[in-house]
Amino acid sequence: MSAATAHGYEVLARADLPVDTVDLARTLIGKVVVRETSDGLLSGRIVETEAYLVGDAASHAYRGETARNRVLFGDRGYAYVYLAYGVSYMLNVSSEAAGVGAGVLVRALEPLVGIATMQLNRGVETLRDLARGPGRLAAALDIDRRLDGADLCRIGPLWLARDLHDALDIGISTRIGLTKAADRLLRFYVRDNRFVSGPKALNS
DNA sequence: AGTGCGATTGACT
DNA sequence: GTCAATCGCACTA
Repeated sequence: MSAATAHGYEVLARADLPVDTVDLARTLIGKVVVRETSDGLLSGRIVETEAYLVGDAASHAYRGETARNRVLFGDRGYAYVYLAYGVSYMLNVSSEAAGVGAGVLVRALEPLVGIATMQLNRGVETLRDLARGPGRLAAALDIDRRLDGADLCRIGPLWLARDLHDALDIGISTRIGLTKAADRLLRFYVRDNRFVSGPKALNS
């Protein structure tokens, strides 16, 4: 039996996702986010992620389960979407076993399919700026709280797909924009990739 | 019921 | 480089 495919993409099975949050953050680099909307198909390759661990003061799950973060406490491979600074939505992938609160923030994409629609969604033309940064990424793909809880291992409005490209040079750095636990090396990115966010010093 | 604060972004000096 | 916008949420009382 072969895995389900759509639009030329093969959906990632939950068994393909590492349970461990750091392993998942690394594994997601190079995978593809697929967004299906009434305006058509949008997709992009993940070039930057951050892990938010159990016992991590910077994690939304740190103070226990609430109505907002409940997805982080479910099984791995589901979308946790929240609004940051009252301005930007953030896309996360839940990790670890059910009952354990942790996840991976998807911080940047290399746009692949539906670039014209992403330009409209963002109000910006520049390819490099369409999904460089978590808030921009969510805006480009028209992601908001309606997609909170979406199963990313099932073909639908939002899912994860394999990518043909392998052997990416992955760098590690501190996470961006934190006031707590800011020293931990939990950010993963494709080295010297122009679609990665953050200061130059952290990207090579 | 009131308060303080961000896993950011875009505009501006 | 600096800084304000903006609002849902968690915490205090």
